[in-house]
Amino acid sequence: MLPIVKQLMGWKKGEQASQEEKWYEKAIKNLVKKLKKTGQLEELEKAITNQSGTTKCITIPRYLSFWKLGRVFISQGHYPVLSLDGRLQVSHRKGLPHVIYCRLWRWPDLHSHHELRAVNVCEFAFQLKRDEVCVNPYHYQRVSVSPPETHPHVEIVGNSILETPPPGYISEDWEINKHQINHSMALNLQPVTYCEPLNQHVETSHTSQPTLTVDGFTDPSDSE
Amino acid sequence: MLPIVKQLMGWKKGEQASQEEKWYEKAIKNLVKKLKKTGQLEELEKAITNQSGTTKCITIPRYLSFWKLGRVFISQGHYPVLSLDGRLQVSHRKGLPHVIYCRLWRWPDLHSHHELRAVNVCEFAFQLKRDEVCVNPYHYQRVSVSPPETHPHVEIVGNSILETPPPGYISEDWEINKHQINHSMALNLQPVTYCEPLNQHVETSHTSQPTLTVDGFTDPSDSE
DNA sequence: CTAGTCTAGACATAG
DNA sequence: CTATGTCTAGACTAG
Ligand SMILES: [Zn+2]
Ligand SMILES: [Zn+2]
Repeated sequence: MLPIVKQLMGWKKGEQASQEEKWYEKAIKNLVKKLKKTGQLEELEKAITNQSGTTKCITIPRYLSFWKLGRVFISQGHYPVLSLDGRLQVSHRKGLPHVIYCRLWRWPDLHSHHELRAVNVCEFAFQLKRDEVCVNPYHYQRVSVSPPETHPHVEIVGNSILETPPPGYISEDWEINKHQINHSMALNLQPVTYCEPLNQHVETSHTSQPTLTVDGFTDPSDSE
Repeated sequence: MLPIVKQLMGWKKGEQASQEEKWYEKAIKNLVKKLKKTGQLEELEKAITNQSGTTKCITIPRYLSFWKLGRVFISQGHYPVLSLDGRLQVSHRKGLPHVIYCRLWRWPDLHSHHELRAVNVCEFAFQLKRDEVCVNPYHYQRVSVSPPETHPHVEIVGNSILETPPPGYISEDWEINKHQINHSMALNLQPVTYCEPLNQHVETSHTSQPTLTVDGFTDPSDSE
């Protein structure tokens, strides 16, 4: 096992025993692997060992990278179903990444993401719904659950998916689609494009372009 | 548990006991679920209960449906890595689907897919590498392993991916890309399009189109 | 919404 | 190279 994992494990808050310990070790291993790729491991070590909020954002991808270019999805059912809830899975358990790592290094009794609020300097806070999520435990504050306060952060409305449709794809229909997506998804923006061909069963080849539908609405310009 | 699963389980070959039994039950459940969607369940019941090779092909998708339209892939490493080996996973075990169901209903001691050859009438034999795979156990014959014979089947060279690039996407570059794909993948056609932007690191938004590279070759027309 | 299960695809690694 | 096993995001499902 990597010494850095051992070291970071030493800063874990809460009881030192049980099955939990093993699971958190895997959670750290998972994180370390990702941060190594992006060269952010040193910043994590700095944040944890100094317990310092003056560290930079430490981010992991919110979802698989190919979603960033927009994914064409053929619905298998009657309507497109979307998950992409941002949960991380470690071993057989799922949870929101910032919650997992805040629980690990700061508040073992943390109940849910509602108890977390990002500090102002955090550019990739979970709530911002950007392509990357900050998991720096010192970029979050614990707050009491009940009152629906106004957020210090402004929601980033345009994300990279809505800003950059797949090049050349959809083209002039994009504006319509975007509105339909924004309408149907309301405030719960999901960075995915659904394009559901009418014809979805076993077909090995066809030359005509499938009719595009987004979120159940058929694009009226199918006679193009 | 569904009666049809129970019924099909009754036709299982081999020992009636042990852990295997439970796993094969799950394998049947998995298959039944898929065939219900496509209306092929009756044909399976007919094939199994009559032990008849005169039944039609019974197919399941080889891979997730969104691959059929071509997937844009952002490599996380230095080059694209491709799996898509066609294996089915049931519970925690993986195997080739036609092998699994042939073992279940015909030859419990079947060693590998090398021992299987599709009958001539089978249009979706595993070896054809089409989008759907036939899992009708009576569409396969068991053969001895050693001699490298000529196949009765001709490989289908064009598959739906190579025939239908993502509409509007890549367009005039497609011919070039297709050749590069065919060249690089030789006879081991894989129905996937790789498009690797030069710029792959954490980027939240950019307006310029990424330069396309396929299989390591940079598209020279990036100054468009 | 929250919380769980299942598995294809990604990855790792042995032969 | 093929074969085989592990891990998990996304798909699905149920309360
Ligand atoms: Zn941050
Ligand atoms: Zn067949």
